[in-house]
Amino acid sequence: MNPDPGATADPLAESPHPARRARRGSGAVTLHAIAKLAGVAPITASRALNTPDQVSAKVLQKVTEAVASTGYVRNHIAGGLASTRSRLVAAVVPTVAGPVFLQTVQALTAALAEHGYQLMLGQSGYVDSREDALLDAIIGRRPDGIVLTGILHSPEGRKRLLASGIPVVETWDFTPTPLDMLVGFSHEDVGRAVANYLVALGYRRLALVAGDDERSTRRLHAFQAAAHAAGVPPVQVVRVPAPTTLKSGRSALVALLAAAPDAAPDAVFCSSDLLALGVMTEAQARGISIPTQLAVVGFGDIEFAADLHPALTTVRIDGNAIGRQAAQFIVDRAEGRGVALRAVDVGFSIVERDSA
Amino acid sequence: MNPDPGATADPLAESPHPARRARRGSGAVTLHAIAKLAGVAPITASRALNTPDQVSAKVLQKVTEAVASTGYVRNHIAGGLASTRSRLVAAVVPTVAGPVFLQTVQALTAALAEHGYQLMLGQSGYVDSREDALLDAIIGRRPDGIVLTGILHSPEGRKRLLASGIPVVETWDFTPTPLDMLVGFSHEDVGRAVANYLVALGYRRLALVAGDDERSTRRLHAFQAAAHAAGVPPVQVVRVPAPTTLKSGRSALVALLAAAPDAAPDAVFCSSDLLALGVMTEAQARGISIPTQLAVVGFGDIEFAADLHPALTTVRIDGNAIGRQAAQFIVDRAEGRGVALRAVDVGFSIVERDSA
DNA sequence: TTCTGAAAAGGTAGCGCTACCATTTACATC
DNA sequence: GATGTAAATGGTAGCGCTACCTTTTCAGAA
Repeated sequence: MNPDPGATADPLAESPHPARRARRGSGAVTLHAIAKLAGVAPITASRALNTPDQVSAKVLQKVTEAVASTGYVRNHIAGGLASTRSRLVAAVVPTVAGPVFLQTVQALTAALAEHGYQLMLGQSGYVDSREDALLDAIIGRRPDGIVLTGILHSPEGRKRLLASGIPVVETWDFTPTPLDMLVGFSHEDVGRAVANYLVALGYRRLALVAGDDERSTRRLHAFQAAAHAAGVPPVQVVRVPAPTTLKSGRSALVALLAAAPDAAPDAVFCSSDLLALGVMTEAQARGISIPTQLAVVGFGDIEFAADLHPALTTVRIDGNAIGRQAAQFIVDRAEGRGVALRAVDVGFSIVERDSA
Repeated sequence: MNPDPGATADPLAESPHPARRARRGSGAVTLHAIAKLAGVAPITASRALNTPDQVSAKVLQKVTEAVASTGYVRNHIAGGLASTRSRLVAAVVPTVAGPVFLQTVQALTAALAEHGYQLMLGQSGYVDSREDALLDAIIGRRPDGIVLTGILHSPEGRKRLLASGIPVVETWDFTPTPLDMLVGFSHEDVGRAVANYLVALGYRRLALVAGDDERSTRRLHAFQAAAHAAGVPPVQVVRVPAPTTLKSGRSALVALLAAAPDAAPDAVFCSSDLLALGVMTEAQARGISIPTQLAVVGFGDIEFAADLHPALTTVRIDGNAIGRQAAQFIVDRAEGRGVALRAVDVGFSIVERDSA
């Protein structure tokens, strides 16, 4: 550590009796030390900590005391190697900076913690290139499960995941071809439902502001199809780059207004609440009244959607439920319990408030 | 070495000497297999992967080929046990659901990934009780570093952390008594600066809406002191529970207005941008014009602050820089490089926009 | 050629824990 | 008391990797 021996002794006899220093290990208290202190075998101490009901009260107490007196903290790294169970779960999100998956990550973290698992976070970004490296980094840690939020782009990545044999839960979507387990909802259904909802309210000149990611695109297509089926004029569409922002919401409305000065839309479905807030902000800045002149529907039911003025009508996804269910899937698998059903549709709901 | 003679000899003698099935291990490709394939010793294969420049080009190529052909992924759990370096870094946040620390977590995750480290996420919640359990869970994974965002409540927890010997970076604050390393800024300075800024703009009836967490309190006190020093009337204060929300911002403004119907404040400093958005929303709903009738200053410079209407004047903290610097500190420590300075003040700035 | 010394490769021995069995003890039953 | 069964405990042997050291290789120098 300190390269300079300091003001101590004779620089000649630096090492009194030679070599063989064997500086290894962390120096921390080990389970063996606990066992010795408690007067039991290491394996018994291990059981006292992991499966206390398999151990006599006397032993349990002695071990507990030894732990308390030494401040021992078990080494999960070693335990994980021996048991091939790391009690680590990886979550992959495009980015934590966006508000979309936060609830899911939070619920996931909390639910896993309750079962003694810890979450590892990986950001795939919106570029494919880093994804493979990320996957390697994750698999290298031998997590007991992987939760994917947002799409996994590369087929190569899918192959590696499958080959690793690690349980995988895909979330926030409902594909017919899941990798392994699945917790989500149908984006097509959302698009359809919102279109029908707006048409039922009497809106005719529908518009759509959508991020350029794959899920938004699927909502978009379903929305268009449903609108068409309802006999409404073609839907005006503005695409914005993902991740979506308030700013792109504002410019989207500008674009919408500029594109059809004669026939401005009377309702717009935004692919995120932030986008919707942007549209509302721009509308307010231009004196466009909501919902009288323009109805706005968001997606996500962000925490503050209900408290906006006007309160935002939006599509609510229960991100908490997704996180909890994903955790349940993985814990069940890890504990060797068979998972009866491997796909859960958490559905969605249109929360009717004041903006549409 | 290999208990099973392979496809070579006599199929009769399937198990030359009996039982001993030892069904253990993951069954995945190991480094030993790679080494055998490449025709080198395991330790050499290890070097080829970890320190490629210590190995001849020929060996490197053979190992690389073996890895590619088998789909080998190194086992960091085993490596971590042997080297006492897990290449895991833990981050503790009150909750990931709030927008405050997200940028920091994102930058941290990204910066760590570049160096081959992975982030473990822990949520301390806003209750002390779970903190100790969380700390145990974290220390048990033997991370190479711990990044704390938001305060660590219990003294017991501080003691455990210290005892673990794991490098710790505290962030988003600048205390005179850091646990270990520190990246942040002075909340007192922020409070002072904003008060002086508002007074300089000519506002006299100052108000403050603050979360009931410790940092907000320190900003509050400094704000009050500076306002007092500037000879301005006493600051009207509304406390709201942490985590702060848009909704509490709205009710805070209601409370502010009700408390002094005769002398409504002309400027309000909010302890988060979300709170500020709430105040602005309520003001808009009541036809109070911003900043003419009421100036609003936020804290955090949330991503969309600039795009609100009116654009929000706020205090900008470089959460990215905090995350990057924290990662740097920890990586430096982990690689054995001495960290010259152990505390970095990233400062803050008041971003003047239209709301004040 | 022999010697030198660095670079490259290998051997050995764990890291701290738990799976897998074998053994011992406790206690009810015959 | 002998016996059987279950509960509690212990011994052994790794999990897959790397630290630490020794040995080999192979330039270039003497």
